[in-house]
Amino acid sequence: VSRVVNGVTSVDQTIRQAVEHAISTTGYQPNLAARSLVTRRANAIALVLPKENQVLVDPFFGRVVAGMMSVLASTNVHLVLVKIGPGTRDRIIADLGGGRLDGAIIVHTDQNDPLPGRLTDGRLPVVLWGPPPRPMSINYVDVNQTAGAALAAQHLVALGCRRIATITGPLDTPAGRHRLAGFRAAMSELGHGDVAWTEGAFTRESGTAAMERLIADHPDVDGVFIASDLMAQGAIPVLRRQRRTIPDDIALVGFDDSSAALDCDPPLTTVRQPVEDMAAEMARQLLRQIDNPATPITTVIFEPTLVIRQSA
Amino acid sequence: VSRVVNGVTSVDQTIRQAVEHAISTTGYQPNLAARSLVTRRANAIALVLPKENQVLVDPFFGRVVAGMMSVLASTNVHLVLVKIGPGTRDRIIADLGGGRLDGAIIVHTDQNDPLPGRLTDGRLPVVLWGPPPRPMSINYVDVNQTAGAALAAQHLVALGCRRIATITGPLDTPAGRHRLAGFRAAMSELGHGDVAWTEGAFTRESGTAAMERLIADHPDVDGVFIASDLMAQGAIPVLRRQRRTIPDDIALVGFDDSSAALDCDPPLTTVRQPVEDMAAEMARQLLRQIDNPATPITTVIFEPTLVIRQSA
DNA sequence: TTGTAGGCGTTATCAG
DNA sequence: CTGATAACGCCTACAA
Repeated sequence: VSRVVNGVTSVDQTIRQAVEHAISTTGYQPNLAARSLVTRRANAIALVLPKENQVLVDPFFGRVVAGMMSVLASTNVHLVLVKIGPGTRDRIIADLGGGRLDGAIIVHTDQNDPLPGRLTDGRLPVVLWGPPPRPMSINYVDVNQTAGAALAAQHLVALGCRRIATITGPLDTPAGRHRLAGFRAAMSELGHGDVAWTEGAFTRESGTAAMERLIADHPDVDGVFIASDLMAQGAIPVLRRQRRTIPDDIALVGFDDSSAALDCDPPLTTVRQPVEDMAAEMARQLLRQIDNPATPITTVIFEPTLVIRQSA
Repeated sequence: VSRVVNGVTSVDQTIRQAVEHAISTTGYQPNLAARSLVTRRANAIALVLPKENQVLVDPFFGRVVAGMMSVLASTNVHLVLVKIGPGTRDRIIADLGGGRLDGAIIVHTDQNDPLPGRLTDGRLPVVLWGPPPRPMSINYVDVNQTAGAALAAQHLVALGCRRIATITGPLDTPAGRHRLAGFRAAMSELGHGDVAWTEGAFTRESGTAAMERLIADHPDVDGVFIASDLMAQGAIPVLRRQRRTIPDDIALVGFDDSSAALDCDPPLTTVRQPVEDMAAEMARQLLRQIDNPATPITTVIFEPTLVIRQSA
C-alpha cells in the first residue's frame, strides 16, 4: 500500500489498481503526522515578522509573503506566520527542534534580537532579510542599498535640482544607514557636498513629520530622496498644503517601489527593490539548506533599478 | 518522563527534578510529530485567501491576519497561509483529512468555489468571512452591511447633499450587493428616490475608473458613498484633477475604515468594519469547533459604526 | 516484484 | 504515585 501511495514504479498493475480502488472506496487518507514522524520532515517553514502591529498592513510584507508563496506553491511546504512577541522566540525554537518546523525566514528583527543568533547556534536552517545586526555566519539576502541611493542621487541631479535633501530611514537599522551613506557618497561624487537630512521611521506618519521638519528648516529644497515609499506617501500632503507642485517646485524620489508608490498623487518615481524575487530567493535558499544541511552559508545581493514616474 | 514534560502534578519532587535535570543537560526536546500522531491534533489552522495576487497587498488582509494572530498568540496553534490556486483545494482537504491541519478559515472565495461545500461535507471545521455563496450550513461572521450603508446615507443627507450617488462593490459578491441594496433602501426612506450608481471592484484602480464614469454621467453630484476605502482612495485624485474640493464641492464616505482611509487626503469619513474583532471571533469559533465537533453551527453579525473624518 | 518485521517518539491505559 | 506496554500510522530495510 505504501508503495502505491508514494508512487513507486515497481508495482504490478493489477495490485496497484486493487489498492487504488480500495483507497477511493474507503476514502483513505494518509496520516501526515505519522509520515512526518518517520521522514523527520514537517514540510513547514516559518515567516517571522517583527512585533510592530503596523507590519501586517505594510504592503512590503504582502510582497514578501507573495514572493515566498510563489516558490512554496509547487511544493507542499506550509508557510506559517509568526509575529515576534513574548515567548514566541522560545516557541519557535521548540517547534524547530521538535520537528514541527523545518526552518525559518526572519524579516527585520531589531538591532539586538537574540533570535537569529540562537537559531544559528542551534544549527537550524535560517535565512534573514538584510544583514544580521551583529556580524555572524548566517544566510541572508539584501538589495544593494548603496547603489539604490546612488540611483536616486543621479536622477535628482540630472533633473537639475540644486538644493537636494533626504529623509532617511531609522538610523539604527542597516537599511536606514546604508541608504543615507550611499546617498551622501553619490552626491558628493556629483559635486553636491552637503546634503540636508532628517530621520524618519519608514512609516507614513514619520514621513509626514519629517517633511514638515525639512520644509521648516530648509524652505528652499527642490529635490528630496525619501528612503521609503510609505514615507513619501506621508510627505506629499504636506507639500500639497504648502501649494508646492510636484515635481516642478520639488522633485521626489522614493525607495521600494511598493504599491504605495502608485497610490501617490502624482505617481512616485522610486528605486525599485525586487522584493518578490528576493523573498522567493530566500525561500529557495531555505529549502536548499533544509534539504542538505551541508549547503554552505550564502548571501545574495540584488541590484535595484530606478522606476521613473511623475514625481521626479 | 512524559508526565514531567506534560506537567502532570502527581509526580514526586525528586523524580521530577531528576527528569528536569536530564532534560536540560541533554537538551532534550519533545518531538511534536510523534505527539501529533497520538493526540490527533496538528495544532495548526489554515487561512485560505483568494487567488488574486493583489490580496496580499490589500490592507484588509493584514487586519484579518492580525486579528487571528491576536487570539492564536496565547495558544500554540500555527497559522498557515494558503492562497487558492491550481491544486490547492485538494491539498487543503488532504492536509485536513491527514491531520496536518485542524481547520480552516476561508476569506472571500468567489461565487461558486466548491471548497466550502467540500469541507463541510467532509465535516471539517471551517469558518467563512461573509455568508456562503450558496446557502449551506456553515459557520461564518459578517458585518451588518445594510446598516453600514444606511449610516453612510444618513450622514450624506444630514450634511445637506442633494445629488447623491454611490460607487458599488462588485455585484457578484454578497458584500457588493448588500451595500448597494442597503444604501438605496435607506436613501428612499430619507426621501431620496433615485440614486445614481456605478459598479467598482473594491480596488483602487476600479475606484478611479468608476469616479471618472460617475463624474462624466452626473457632473452635478455633491455626495458619494463609495463601497470601499480603497476605491475611495483611487477616486480622490480624479476629483482633485477636476479641481473639486472635498468635502465642500463633493462629500465622500467610504467603507471599511482600513488604513487606506487615513492615507487619503483629506482623511476619509468611513463606515468602520471591526475587521480585527471579526477575525478574532472567527479564530475563536474555529478553535471551539475543533475542540468540540459537536458545537452547533453559528453565525455572528457585527455592527458597523461611522467614523467621521474630513471627507464628509 | 512482494511480504514482513522493526522502528520513528509520544501518550494512555492498566496493573501494581 | 509509578512502571511497563500497547497503540498511533507510516516508511524502509531486508529477505524471499
